[in-house]
Amino acid sequence: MDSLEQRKKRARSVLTTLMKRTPDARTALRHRDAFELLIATILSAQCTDKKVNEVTEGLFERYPGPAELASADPEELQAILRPTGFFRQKSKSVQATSIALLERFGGQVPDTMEALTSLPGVARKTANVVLGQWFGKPEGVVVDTHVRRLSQRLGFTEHDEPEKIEADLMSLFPKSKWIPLGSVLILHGREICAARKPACGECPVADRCLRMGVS
DNA sequence: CTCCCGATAT
DNA sequence: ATATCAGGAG
Repeated sequence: MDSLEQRKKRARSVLTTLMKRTPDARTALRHRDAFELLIATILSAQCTDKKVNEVTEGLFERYPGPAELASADPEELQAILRPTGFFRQKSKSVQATSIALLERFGGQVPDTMEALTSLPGVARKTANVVLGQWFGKPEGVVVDTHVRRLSQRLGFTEHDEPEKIEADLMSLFPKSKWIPLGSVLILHGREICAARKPACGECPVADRCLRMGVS
């Protein structure tokens, strides 16, 4: 049986190879400050980052900050967010989070997991994005649909629940790698290891993939 | 567990 | 036609 140390070594070699291809991987969500990143990440649920960027451009022009978003007309806000899907839920989350920022955090985005996940529409994944990509203070690993899929294909986890996958990744990788780990897996998942049609011929870690030989 | 939900690729 | 896209709440 593989020991934990062996699995760590193997996992870290995979990340090293992937980082060699995309050393500058980071969020593709367009943002100028923590607030814009937080809102963009809330909107990114089950939606491509490309579509989110198209929407946030107009969104932040119309509502530059939490104060403007907090007092926005719900129907007008929904119309702007519609292309991202789940637009009623997202409108509520975005507006309620803006109000919570004003009422409880002086209009500033907090920099702890506990505070971030207390915001409506913000759970561990969104909090991890903001903590890692803006504050550089990771308290965990971003686990989205790409990270889940690649973690399974690359043998980093056997679980299906994001919380358990995150725990596995946190035990396999040192904290110093948690930020690039999420960014690199997501970029690799988008560009090469796609859900439907993975380009295994172009994959630098195909030799270390559990999926090797499958379709 | 179900529901939220539009846009795009296959 | 269907799967998938930087998930979260009830």
